[in-house]
Amino acid sequence: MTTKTKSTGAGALPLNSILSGDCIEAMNSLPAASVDLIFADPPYNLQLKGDLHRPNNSLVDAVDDHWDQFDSFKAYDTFTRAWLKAAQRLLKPHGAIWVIGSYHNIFRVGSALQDQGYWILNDVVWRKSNPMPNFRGKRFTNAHETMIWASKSEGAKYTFNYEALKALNEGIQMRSDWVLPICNGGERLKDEKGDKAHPTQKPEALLHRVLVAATNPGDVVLDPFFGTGTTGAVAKKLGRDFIGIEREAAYREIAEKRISKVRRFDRASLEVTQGKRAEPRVPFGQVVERGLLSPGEELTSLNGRHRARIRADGTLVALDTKGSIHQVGARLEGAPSCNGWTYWHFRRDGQTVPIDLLRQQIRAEMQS
Amino acid sequence: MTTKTKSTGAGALPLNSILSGDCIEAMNSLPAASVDLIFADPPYNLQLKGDLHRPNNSLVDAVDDHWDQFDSFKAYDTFTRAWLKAAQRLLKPHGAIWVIGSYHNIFRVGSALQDQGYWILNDVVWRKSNPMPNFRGKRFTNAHETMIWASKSEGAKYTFNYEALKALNEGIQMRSDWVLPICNGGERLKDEKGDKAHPTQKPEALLHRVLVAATNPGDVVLDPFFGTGTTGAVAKKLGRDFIGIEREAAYREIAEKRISKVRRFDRASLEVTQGKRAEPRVPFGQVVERGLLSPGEELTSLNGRHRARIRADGTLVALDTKGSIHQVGARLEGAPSCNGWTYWHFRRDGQTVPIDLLRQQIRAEMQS
DNA sequence: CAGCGTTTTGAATCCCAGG
DNA sequence: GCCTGGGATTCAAAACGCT
Repeated sequence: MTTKTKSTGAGALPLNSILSGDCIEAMNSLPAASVDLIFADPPYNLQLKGDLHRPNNSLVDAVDDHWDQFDSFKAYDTFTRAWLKAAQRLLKPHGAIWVIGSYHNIFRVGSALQDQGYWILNDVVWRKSNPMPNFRGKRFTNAHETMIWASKSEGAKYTFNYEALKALNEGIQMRSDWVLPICNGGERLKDEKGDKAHPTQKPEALLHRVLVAATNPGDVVLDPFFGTGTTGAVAKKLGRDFIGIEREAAYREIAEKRISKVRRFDRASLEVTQGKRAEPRVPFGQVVERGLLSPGEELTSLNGRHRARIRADGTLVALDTKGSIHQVGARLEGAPSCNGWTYWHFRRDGQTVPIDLLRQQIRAEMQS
Repeated sequence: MTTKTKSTGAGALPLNSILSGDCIEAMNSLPAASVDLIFADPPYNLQLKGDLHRPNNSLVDAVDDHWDQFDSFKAYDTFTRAWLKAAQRLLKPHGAIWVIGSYHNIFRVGSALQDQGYWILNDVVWRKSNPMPNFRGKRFTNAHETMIWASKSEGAKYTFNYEALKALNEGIQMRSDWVLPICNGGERLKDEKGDKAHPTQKPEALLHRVLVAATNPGDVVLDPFFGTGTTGAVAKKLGRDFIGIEREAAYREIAEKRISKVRRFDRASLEVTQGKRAEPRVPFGQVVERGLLSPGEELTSLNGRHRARIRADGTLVALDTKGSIHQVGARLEGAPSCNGWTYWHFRRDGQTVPIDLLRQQIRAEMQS
């Protein structure tokens, strides 16, 4: 693994390495506003009572590790708010955070995020295709976990590769529920005895989707509960820089070895489908300027109920209102907003077609 | 709609009717420990248009106010904790609550539930098969809502018709993620102008699954945010009694009319698959008493590796252990537990059959 | 090796009636 | 309340093992 540093105003950033020790202290040792994305898989605070056996009498290997033990919700909240505060300081103004959890802890995390001024963008449900069943038949199969995606503050800009996710989802807008298998098979790391190296290793596919959605190549991704380093492995594959923090030396060692074997995807496959947002912006005035439509021509609304006349400056005039194609459409419809490109239509060859056709024509011309 | 009352120690219960006014006051007017299930679809818009009071009880004038974020969460929490407390008082000791919400409010609700001593049993994700797309392409399609299912307190018994839900799911235990379409089409209530009568009408299919899972016929279901009465309509169909609380007269009126048209399913179709736990217990001693097996006869284990001899009191003796059919089986297998009924076999007509066959025979006789 | 049946395992707040 | 003990309870995928 090549460790590089990025110098910032406040100090150097230990890129592509794993810090040891308490995650709050480690985060506080790093310069403020230096990280693009934080992915956090904190302890869930499972409050398991006795043993649980499967119907065949085998014992379920539960998460009873010391790091998941808290005395009370209050203790868990204190811990949560402390690390979330340190995380918030680290984020660049346009940075974002993802936190994963279950019903045991996610409500505490979500409330803390909101209280501390983070702005929730989505909650995303990981629907497990192969969850552990409920063995006693007393509840529903616990078949999902919840991730919260939040920007650093209300109104902050954030990275979202909409079109890339849409492409990942076969051309349909990506939903807030993702179906992915749990991590097992060859991907699941084992110790010398052949037992799982970490009780809660996350699948790389999950991190892949998160990082493709919410970062760009070259971004810095921090994981304060690094574990066996899934975040780092996927970040490296995707050409993102990572910083891991992990308390347990055993996990750090496994993660180091794991990530050193990872090879970065080639640059071409990292290029992500470009969204319409990245396409050149075309003012309606250009349509008029180019003579694709002429001042004085009449447009009709999608529903045929409204008409407006084009003016030379690319604005529209309707019965008692005037303004941009979007503004006039919105006012006529009594709607808060309106996409004028698809709302307004004109006649061509006896057909009624949206003016967006003309924008596409312009963009095609701009490409060549 | 036939309104009946159930008298309790503390007063009468206005069954199958809709109470007006503030839900907290209305709940406090009802007798404690009188309700089996509460289904709540609270407002989640943080600009609550007068529903909210600040901690000092001053009314929040929302719409045009610039809302300080902290103030708004605090006010929402105050409101949430107040109605949850009133709800908890109403629940019978073995009662339970379901609350539905989105990421705007569900973390507040979940934390409040935990803080007030409710015990979360599952979070259930309603995955919408036909969600509203995200028009701006800035986030993931908000394709789900979250329900929290909680018992009144830790360790409390609760109703869960496991087998019925498993049957609903084609023989596989029901998961925590439910795929259901949003409410539209003929089910969606419209006003005179043809607009939707209520902004967040829930699909009856959702309530159907909740009530089948968590109540039995004759149970009392309370909905403190009744709206257009989906909970009441489904409760009536399913032969449960309901109590609705709704402050808006217009919604009450629509709900009354809606529910009056609903017909209860016939009693037979309300019956639901029962688990084996519901069957009467039969001590193995009865098998011996009735002469279906005799003292001295030998039983063999399921895997054929172990043998035991029956004693007159219905206990077994094996090589170096004695006790109940379950205890001896468990010890011989070195297992934490063992179902002796399916473990031990005897010979009949040249076949090796489990002694459970004899229990079934006794149960059949008990029926007639 | 292919094919097929058996065993293993995964973030789990997992029983309850009767004495 | 507490303690005892009967006896009910699992899905999907990978790994393993046998023919």
